[in-house]
Amino acid sequence: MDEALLAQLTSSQRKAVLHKEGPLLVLAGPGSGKTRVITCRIAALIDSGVRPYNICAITFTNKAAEEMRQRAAALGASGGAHISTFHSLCVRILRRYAQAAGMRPNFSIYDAADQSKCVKQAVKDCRLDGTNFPPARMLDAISTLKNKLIDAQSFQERAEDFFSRTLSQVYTRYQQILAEQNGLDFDDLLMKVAFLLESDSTVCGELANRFRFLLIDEYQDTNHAQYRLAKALALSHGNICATGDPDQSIYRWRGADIRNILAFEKDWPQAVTVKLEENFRSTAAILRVADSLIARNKNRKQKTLVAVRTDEGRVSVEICDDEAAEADAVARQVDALLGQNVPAGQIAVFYRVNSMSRALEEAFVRHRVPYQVVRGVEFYNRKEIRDVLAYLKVLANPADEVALLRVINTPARGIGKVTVDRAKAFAVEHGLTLSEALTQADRIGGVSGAAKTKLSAFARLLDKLRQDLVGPVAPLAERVLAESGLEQSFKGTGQEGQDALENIGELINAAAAYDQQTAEPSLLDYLQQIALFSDTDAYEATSERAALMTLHAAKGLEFDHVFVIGLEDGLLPHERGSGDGDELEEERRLFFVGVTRARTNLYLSYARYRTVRGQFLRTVASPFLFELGLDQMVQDDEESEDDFDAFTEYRRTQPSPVRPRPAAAKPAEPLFAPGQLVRHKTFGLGRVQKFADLGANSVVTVQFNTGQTKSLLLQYANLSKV
DNA sequence: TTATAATTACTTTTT
DNA sequence: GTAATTATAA
Repeated sequence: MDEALLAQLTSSQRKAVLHKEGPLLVLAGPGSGKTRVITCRIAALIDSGVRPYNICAITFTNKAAEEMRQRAAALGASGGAHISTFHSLCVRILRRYAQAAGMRPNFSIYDAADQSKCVKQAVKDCRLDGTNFPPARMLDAISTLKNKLIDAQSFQERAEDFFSRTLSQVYTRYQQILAEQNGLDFDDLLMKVAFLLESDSTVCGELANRFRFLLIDEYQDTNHAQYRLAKALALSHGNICATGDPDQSIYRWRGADIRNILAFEKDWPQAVTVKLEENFRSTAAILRVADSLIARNKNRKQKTLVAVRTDEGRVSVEICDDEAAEADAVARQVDALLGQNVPAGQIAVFYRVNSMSRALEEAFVRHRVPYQVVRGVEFYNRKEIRDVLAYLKVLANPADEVALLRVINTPARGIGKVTVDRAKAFAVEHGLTLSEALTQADRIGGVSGAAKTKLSAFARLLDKLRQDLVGPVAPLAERVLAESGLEQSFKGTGQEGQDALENIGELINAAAAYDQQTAEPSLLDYLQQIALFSDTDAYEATSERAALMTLHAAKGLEFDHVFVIGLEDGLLPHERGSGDGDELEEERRLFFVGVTRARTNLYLSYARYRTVRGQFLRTVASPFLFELGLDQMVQDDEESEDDFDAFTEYRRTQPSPVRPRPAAAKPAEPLFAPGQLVRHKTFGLGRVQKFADLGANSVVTVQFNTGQTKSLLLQYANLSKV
């Protein structure tokens, strides 16, 4: 370990780096040099004789993993250490120990869309009404169960009330469907591995022996499955280092359990805890508001952010008329910064929901400000991309029926719904997968001769494509494009088809890049990797473009100039995340994460009116704005305000004047817009679906939380808005 | 079977 | 307001 490097660290950082054996908890505030500590720790371990091969570092995203690999390599700790996400690690383990886990290694990973198809099928198979048991709700519940490591069988044993028993049926059937198709969803990856480690001492022993030093970053956002998995891996040697910040836990809705980090010392009694409270990133002005904000959370351990930087930055609040004006103000301010030679890559705009990027993009285009929307998975959600990938998935995993059904008539080759249904029935009857059924199409009953020919032809196409599956992926994708007829079908369809082909070209480029970077490229590995891509993975840090992203995607990043827009009640905090106190605290942490990404200046804004689901509505300023303690700030900043005309200071004592509504405002809004939450004396809470404005005879259709939908006469219903 | 029209559901964050 | 599913006609 480089002495000079060690000398640069603070004493607590050094303590964390040099504590090599046994459990270690690093409670690291934002901007405390946590990443540096982890990479130095890896280097120090290797330096003291630990083989890189025995080190396993777990990060939150693939992007973070890649960065850590590079940083470690820069410290001379190159190669050999396993650095990846929990999910990627699980894929590797499941491929290696497929048999022990009771599966085949060429499994498909099902994303939200695939899951939705399967759960719909499951609901149908259980003969349930899709309206009373919405697939999305079922899927959510199943995911929660899996994150708690409750499998279908043990849930069945404990399901008592009607809803649970129904859910249990769907869960069981859903798992069957996945198993038949050799498919796993995201939660399965974790659950399977956790169970495997806990039940198979041979496998667990082998892996614990391989990964003798475990480092887990962003520990505050691990869920119960990840917690159990990590514990099982580290149990024998106790070399587990967890780093994180309870104040930055923002994935509770996804099963993250903040108690994992809070109880680390109980789980590992010999644990050494190191606190990193100094902040090297942000100016004092930013840390003051961040501190003031997060102090409002009741359920937290007291911690202060200690500023190391001595220069003053600026926090400002702009109040705009509507979202277009807000976007315009942001674009103008960014443009001004670019004029002051600030690199565009040092500017970021954060928002609560993805849909808010649209207004920003329009404004940025208008002002000719270079930008990138950090939304990597969007590309993989395009129809044509999903089509090509579905072909590849069927090739790698013939049992993957979701993928097969997607491509069987894409492009249209005369295989319609009826034919597909018959083929499915035939497969079920003979205990075959759909893929296998196609190879003996001529035996399928009730299908016309012409249809049989088409099915056989399709089966032969797959067979032909499958003949040469080994090796690089890009040539394979090209063959699929040409031989499936996709290319041909896009060629006659004008601009749209042209765009689609270009996108597919991009996909092939990406595959070629994978082929080059990977020692032993294989279709299976490629598919399993891209299934785990995240939005942040698409972020190009070196880019000369301003970054636009959600607050969630902002985790782990930092910029000189940070904009957080839409500081309105119901948006940030989001209305669906302000139910109970815990949810509100998570929204506050989310905003805290956004605020603490800023190095020098922070620009906050909100719009008095915002179009929400097509409705132009008056907004209310976010309560979080009042929690920043800006009173003080306004006084501090007042003298040097001159060059800052675009951003007016927010004053708590002086409520914003109510301006007349802009001309663009729509005529009077209906009393109850669809989507409005309402309360009824007997039916309780519900959401308005339809509102027929007929004066005194207006009819409101409300879906109540009990599941039933009622049409009520407004004058008698006595509904109150919530 | 396929293309178009009509209806209906879904609108938070994501590995 | 949009996307996706479903009904209908060609």
